[in-house]
Order: sequence, then C-alpha cells, then structure tokens
Amino acid sequence: MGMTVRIATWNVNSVRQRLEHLLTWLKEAEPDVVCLQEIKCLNEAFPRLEIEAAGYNVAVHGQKTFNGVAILSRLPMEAQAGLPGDDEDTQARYLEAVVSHDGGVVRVASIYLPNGNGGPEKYAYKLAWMQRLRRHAASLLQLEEPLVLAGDYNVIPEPRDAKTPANWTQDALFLPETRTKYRKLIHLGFTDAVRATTDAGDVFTFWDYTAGAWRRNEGIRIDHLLLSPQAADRLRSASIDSHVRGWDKPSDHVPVRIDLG
DNA sequence: ATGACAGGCGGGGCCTGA
Repeated sequence: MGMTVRIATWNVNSVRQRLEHLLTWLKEAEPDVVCLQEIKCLNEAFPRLEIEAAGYNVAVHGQKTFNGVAILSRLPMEAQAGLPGDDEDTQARYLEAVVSHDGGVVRVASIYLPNGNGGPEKYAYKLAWMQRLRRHAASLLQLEEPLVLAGDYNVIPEPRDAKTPANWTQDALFLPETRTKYRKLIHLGFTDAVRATTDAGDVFTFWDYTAGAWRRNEGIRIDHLLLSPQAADRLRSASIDSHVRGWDKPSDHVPVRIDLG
C-alpha cells in the first residue's frame, strides 16, 4: 500500500535551449521524478529557479559544453554525483538519488552512457564505462530496494528497437560487443520497463535531426528505465511521450516514463 | 564518401552527438 510514483527520463539536448519544452511537459505529464541528460551546462548555469518554481527539488551534476545530468523531484531526495570505478573520469554522466515517499524510498539514477562512435578510444571508453556501470549496479542490487536506472544508454538492445536495423550494424550503439555488455547488465536481474509492458513494433525514443528521420519514423529505442526486482514488482505502466518530438525546436530524444504503484 | 541537423563556444569554423 504505497502512493504511485511517476519516474521519467529525458535527454533534453541542452536544458537551457529546452527550458520552455521542459516546463510545458512537466505540467502535462506530472512526473514525480525526472532524470535529465545532456544538460550541457555548469551547475551554476542550470535554470534552477524556474524548475523549483514548478514544484521540483533539483540536483545537478553539470559540466561545461558537453554531457551533464540532473534529477528533478517533487519528493525529498538526497543525491550523489559520479559513477564509481575511475577517479580520472571527469565526464559528468551519472547522478544517483534516494527519493523518499510515504511508503518508503526509491533509488533513482540518471545515466548518460557514452555514445562510443568517433574512433577506437571513444569506443573503449564506452565499453569501460559500461563495465563500471555493471559493477556499480551489482552492488546496488544487494540493497534489495526499489531501484530505477534511467537514462540515455546509447544502446539499441535488439533489431526490433530500430526502424531499419541494417543502418546501424557498424554503429557503436548496435555493435555486438555493445549489446553483449548491455545484456550482461540486464542479466544481473533488471527488467526493461518498456519491454515489460509492450511487444508493439515501432517503439522508439530517438529520431535523428537529419534526413527527415522523424517524418519517416526512422527511430531507435535507446532511452531505457531498468528496474530492480523490487521496482519491477511495482511496475504499473510505461509510456513514451513521442508527440514531444513534433514540437517546435525539439530535442532529438523524447521523454520515457513509468508509474510504480 | 559525405552531409544532412542541432548545440556550445565565441565570434572562425570546429567539435560533439547518434
């Protein structure tokens, strides 16, 4: 017997460019917790006041120009920045928070997994980051609490997660080693919230800006919410707010959200 | 094969993204 908690993830591709969209969508979707990626600004440049005025607590792990993650919460939260396992890594890609509600807590992470295209060094960084994520996720599972790892994984898990999988066979988002590493994470005991609630085709979260990808529905599914067993037991629904991709000057990603009962 | 878009930085185009 607990309240429903609505948790979402959205790669906004610059929070300052997308502030009006974000505020509109917060009113429309009424999420309790929102994981943002690619905010592309330092902590001090984050539009904190506007978002607090909408009723959210704000935790930011920012960086100049690139990357950057944040968590917004209508409920009280305690946040901690950074993925353990490499003290030399300066890229802001991981933020974790414990959110408190009437019935207990839910632990939520905002994840911006490296893209991995652009050369062997970048792909090696992606794979190493995935290794670190799996190790950290394994330790979090031992807590045996509701846990949601939400974000832009830059992983197309299966052929059905792309409109045209043949276009992606040489891409870091879909290479066999990428998908193997992602499966190893899942096999620790996580549930993919969207796949747990639908077997429909054409379920996408990203459409490239170029070549009329949105118009032609040339999408991919790369934004995921992975649930611990304790969270999966409470999964009531999952949905993708695809219509946001049709707004003026949109992000190339759309929000994905779940309700936990 | 390249670029098509978009954003940041910074005042040029270049880097990055997926």
